Amino acid sequence: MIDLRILQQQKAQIQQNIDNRFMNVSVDTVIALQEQRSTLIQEVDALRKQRNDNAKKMKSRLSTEERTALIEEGKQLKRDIADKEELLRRVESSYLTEAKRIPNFAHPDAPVGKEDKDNLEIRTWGTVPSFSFTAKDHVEIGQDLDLIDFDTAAKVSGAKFYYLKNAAVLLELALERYALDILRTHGFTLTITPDIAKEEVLEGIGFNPRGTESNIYALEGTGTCLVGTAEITLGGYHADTIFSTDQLPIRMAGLSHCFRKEAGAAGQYSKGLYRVHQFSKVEMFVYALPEDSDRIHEELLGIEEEIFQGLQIPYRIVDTCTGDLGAPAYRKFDIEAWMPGRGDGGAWGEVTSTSNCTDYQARRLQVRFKDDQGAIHYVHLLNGTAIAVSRAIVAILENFQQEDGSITIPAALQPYMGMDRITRESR
RNA sequence: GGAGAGGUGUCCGAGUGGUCGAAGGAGGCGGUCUUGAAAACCGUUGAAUCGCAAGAUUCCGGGGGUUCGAAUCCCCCCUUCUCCGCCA
Repeated sequence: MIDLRILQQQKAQIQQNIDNRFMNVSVDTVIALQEQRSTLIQEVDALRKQRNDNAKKMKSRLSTEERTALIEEGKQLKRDIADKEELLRRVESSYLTEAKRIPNFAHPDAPVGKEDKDNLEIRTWGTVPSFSFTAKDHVEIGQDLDLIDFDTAAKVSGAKFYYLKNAAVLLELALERYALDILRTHGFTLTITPDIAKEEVLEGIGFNPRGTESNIYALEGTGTCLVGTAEITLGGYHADTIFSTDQLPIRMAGLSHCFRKEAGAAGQYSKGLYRVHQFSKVEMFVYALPEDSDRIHEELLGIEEEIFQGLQIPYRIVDTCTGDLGAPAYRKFDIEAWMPGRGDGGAWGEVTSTSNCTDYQARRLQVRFKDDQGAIHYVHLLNGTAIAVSRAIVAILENFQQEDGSITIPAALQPYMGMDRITRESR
């Protein structure tokens, strides 16, 4: 949520930002509700004051008539307050519902555009491999080497699930450990998080836990959901906290499963492991002072690059356009790895994403800090993918495939894998 | 899952339905004293909302209820601890 106290003064700017993001929210509507709410609060407060004053009068010794009169007055006040409060509740509720839909501001340098083709390529790294044979996609490779079994998973769990088998299991664990070791050198506190979180935490981070368009699995009757990312549990970790400046920044890394409904996502760009209902991910999360957040955002991107450079996977970086940012993000950088089996003859596919959400999530989660003057402000929250394992596996299998059908393992992973090559025999 | 005991401010901890945003400690901050420090003493020390402001309202795990008035009484839920059961 943005700071609602600036709605009136910065109305035009906020509405412009909403339009740049191609969202449908009316600032005027929110302001009208805000004014109604303010009036009602003043009225309720005035009535409550009358009630308190009335009650105070009865602390002393009184005649029966006086006391009876006061009690009658108190009863009437009680009814008036209840009525007014009910009205306030309704206005407040629609005010917040509407206000929460206002997206975060966007970084002035974020490209303005509607969809992912408007994203701005910042740089590329590595060399896109050229094969002297016909490259296979990871689905075919996974089948040939008996590494991934989609068919059995479809029978047991449904479409878009998978069994990892044989060396693919070791590959998953190797990637997790590889990423965690790098994060440790960057001062991150390592965690393995719960895979379930309460709806209020989901909402604080900016996810919509309910509704048909939601990408989140809700657990019926529990008020909880399967997490779509450890960003949720890492952001909830310090909810309702007031830090001192010397405690910040706090860098946390979380390994979790991620569950996503992905309703309606189909087509060749979503095939195989690329878009699935469950995968493992190591996520970075930082609680930062506002003045540090842009710098730390670059830092997170740097760590993501370090991880993919270590894996020797060619990639490009894009600066995400306003229409593709998502409500909480102020700025977002994606790493898109080269995937030779994607599309027709290979394509870039998103493997990481790092966002600076400034104070947007912190306001809902009540994560604050006290500055040296004793004033309280919201912290800035940032997140970034260290490794989304399923997509990293796509990139590795497709980029390191050999003519004989085997897969070479990037040097950085070999110690974790205990092998330098996956073959039909050594799987 | 069953039985019992708790959940109060930064922390510990008291609290009779009205005088309680809340005793008393500890810690923090400021001051007196001191060459400096410690000790002692004095003062101060939560957050949110509405309001131009003065100020007002709200918050004692969360949510309901009783009452003119609730930290205090009742109900539900969450959570922590102890014991029993079950279990990887």
